[in-house]
Amino acid sequence: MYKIKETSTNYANKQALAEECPEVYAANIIGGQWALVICSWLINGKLRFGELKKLLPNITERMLTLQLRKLEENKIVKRTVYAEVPPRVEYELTPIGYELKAIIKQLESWGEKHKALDSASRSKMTKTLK
Amino acid sequence: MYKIKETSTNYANKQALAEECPEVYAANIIGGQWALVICSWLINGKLRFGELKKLLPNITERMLTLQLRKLEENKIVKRTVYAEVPPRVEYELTPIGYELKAIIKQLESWGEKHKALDSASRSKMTKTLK
DNA sequence: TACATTACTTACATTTTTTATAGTACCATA
DNA sequence: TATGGTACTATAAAAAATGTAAGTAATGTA
Repeated sequence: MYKIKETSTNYANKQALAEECPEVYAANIIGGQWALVICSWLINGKLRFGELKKLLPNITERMLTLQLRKLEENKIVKRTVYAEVPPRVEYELTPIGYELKAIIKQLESWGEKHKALDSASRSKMTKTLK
Repeated sequence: MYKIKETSTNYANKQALAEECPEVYAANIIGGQWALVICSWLINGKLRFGELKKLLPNITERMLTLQLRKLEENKIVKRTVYAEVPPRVEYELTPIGYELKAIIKQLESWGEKHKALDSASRSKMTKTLK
């Protein structure tokens, strides 16, 4: 875990922006390197820590933990611990977390579109440069 | 301007994720500290560098430049320089940039909703703790 | 008793992002 | 000749985010 410095300009700026702009507030919540992918997977149903890890082969356990904790703090995911050995912990989206579905879908289709545009312009450039 | 290190694990992870998940690809594009606010303002029409600066009182000129450059590279904004003295530079959304409008709106309303939930639960907590 | 399993934690290092501060070029006007 | 306005750069430093590597606890099974 790490602490952010509440006296920094960065912190002040983030707070101010988040207060004024709900878009930014929202973006801060879903904006870690892995947060969106985690949510995407969880949209399909609950998953255990280890299952998520397998689905995201390059994530480190530390990062997965951190992101899940942040999502939990922000009430995007719910964490359920079963008192077993070895431990079993399940993660699932909360109602408000599940409501990200529409946003994720839109981001997806916008992303696809942008990617297409981008590769189109790149191949045009290649042609031009020949 | 700053350079990212293309040999880092972080870079590799970002690339891989962006390839596989268009949501993440999209999130990377609109995901700088100030990118979304800038876009929100530009949705209402073109703005000059100095106007943007006034609208975002706490941004440094360097940050504004960096974010605009990134948005420009990603074809979200179009930059027009007028050959005058003192210089005049206008920024406006491209068509694909303008298509972020729907996403921003959704983020906004999700953000509002989340914020309401959050303050509700906090006041509940306060009551409980009394 | 030793080992495997699971979901972590901890200490530390590196990379990336953001901020701070002080310039620059250009020319019109005072 | 000095000043002012505009849109920037350059450089350094601070802060935040991510990654690396090595633990830990608990207990059922070999």
